[in-house]
Amino acid sequence: MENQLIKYFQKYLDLNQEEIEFLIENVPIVEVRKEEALLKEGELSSAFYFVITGIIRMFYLVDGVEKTTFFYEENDFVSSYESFTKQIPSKHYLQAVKNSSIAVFDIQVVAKILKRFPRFELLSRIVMEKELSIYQDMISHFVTRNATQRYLNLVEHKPHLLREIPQYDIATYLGVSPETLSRIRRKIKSS
Amino acid sequence: MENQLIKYFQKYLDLNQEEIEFLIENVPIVEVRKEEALLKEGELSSAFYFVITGIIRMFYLVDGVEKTTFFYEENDFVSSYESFTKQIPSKHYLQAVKNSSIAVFDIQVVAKILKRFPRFELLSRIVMEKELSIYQDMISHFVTRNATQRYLNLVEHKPHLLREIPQYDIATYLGVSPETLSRIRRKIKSS
DNA sequence: TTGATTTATTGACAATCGTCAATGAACTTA
DNA sequence: TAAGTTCATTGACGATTGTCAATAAATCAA
Repeated sequence: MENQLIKYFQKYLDLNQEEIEFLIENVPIVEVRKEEALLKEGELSSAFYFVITGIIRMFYLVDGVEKTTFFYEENDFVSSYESFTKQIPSKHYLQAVKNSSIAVFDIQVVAKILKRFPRFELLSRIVMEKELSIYQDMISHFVTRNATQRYLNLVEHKPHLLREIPQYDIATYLGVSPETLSRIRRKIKSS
Repeated sequence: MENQLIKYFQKYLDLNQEEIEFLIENVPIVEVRKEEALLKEGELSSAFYFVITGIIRMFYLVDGVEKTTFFYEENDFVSSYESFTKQIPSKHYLQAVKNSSIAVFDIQVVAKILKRFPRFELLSRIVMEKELSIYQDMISHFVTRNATQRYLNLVEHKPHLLREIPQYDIATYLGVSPETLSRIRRKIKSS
């Protein structure tokens, strides 16, 4: 399992033995059970994560209702950037949708990695560029498409999420209520 | 004007003379007139930008209507990440809201900078972390707040944008029609 | 300053969406 | 299997929003 992370990194950088060993020693893999939290509102984020298997959901708690903003899957990096980089209390929760295997990059470890192996900066740049591209796309979807179109986009590009995640979480992720999503689905079927 | 970019970088990295000269020589400052485009839909993004003065608007063209997704201001980096990093046609436009002074980081120049001064990777990481934090926040606003709340947030945090930008662009940025924003404003006044 | 153009507001109406409550379906657990 | 729990669907209704058209206000250019 560990080497899935290494494998991912190797796509962009030819790691040497020293680097690989350092990663294996300093980046633990933890098993997170369904519903378990990696980060809660108000906590300082002390790490970012890499999803080896499973799904991590990011959400906000608004008036007692969980509003999902993102699903992180296999080979995705997960971070509450504001809390992690500024070391301020997190506004969101990170929670496992199902039992997941997660690589934990502690903030101290990250500093050590970057100090000892500066070329890892390249990796973080690549990872972040990817993420920025995804977020820009996501924001554009909110501004340019209605809920039905956003749902159809999900059906087309991430059908597995629809199988693994309760519909009420998909609904808030699309920015609508669960009832509205249910009606959107009915309308699509009948057309 | 050039040294505003240098000054920004100096906040994070103590640049030496060689680095400063390299930047001055290789990162031109261009004057962009109001309404002028830095990037159009369908084009390959060959550069990213740094706003020295002015405002750059990012938008999509949907059924003939411009849907704004972002306003970049002084000291902001501007990039269509997908087009720039993957070198594929851009989905969005980048256009000056008013006459602006823009530093242009050509893709070739960026490669040269990073090769010659690897510690600039650190800078790109810091810039991107900031941006990711902003985008995460923005997505959360779409999911957790209604249009009125998003408008009030703008009034509180970016009042200058409301003075400089036509209301119909603010409207699509908030994800509503210009008429709806007008009514939101009336409602707020009367309360 | 005046006229032309652009931008913002308002009204009317239809479409969409959120909320609350009830029902039905699916999944758990004993 | 049966009962309990969670999740998805549906109906009713009110609130919000989009659209189209008209008007008012603001901006720009001659």
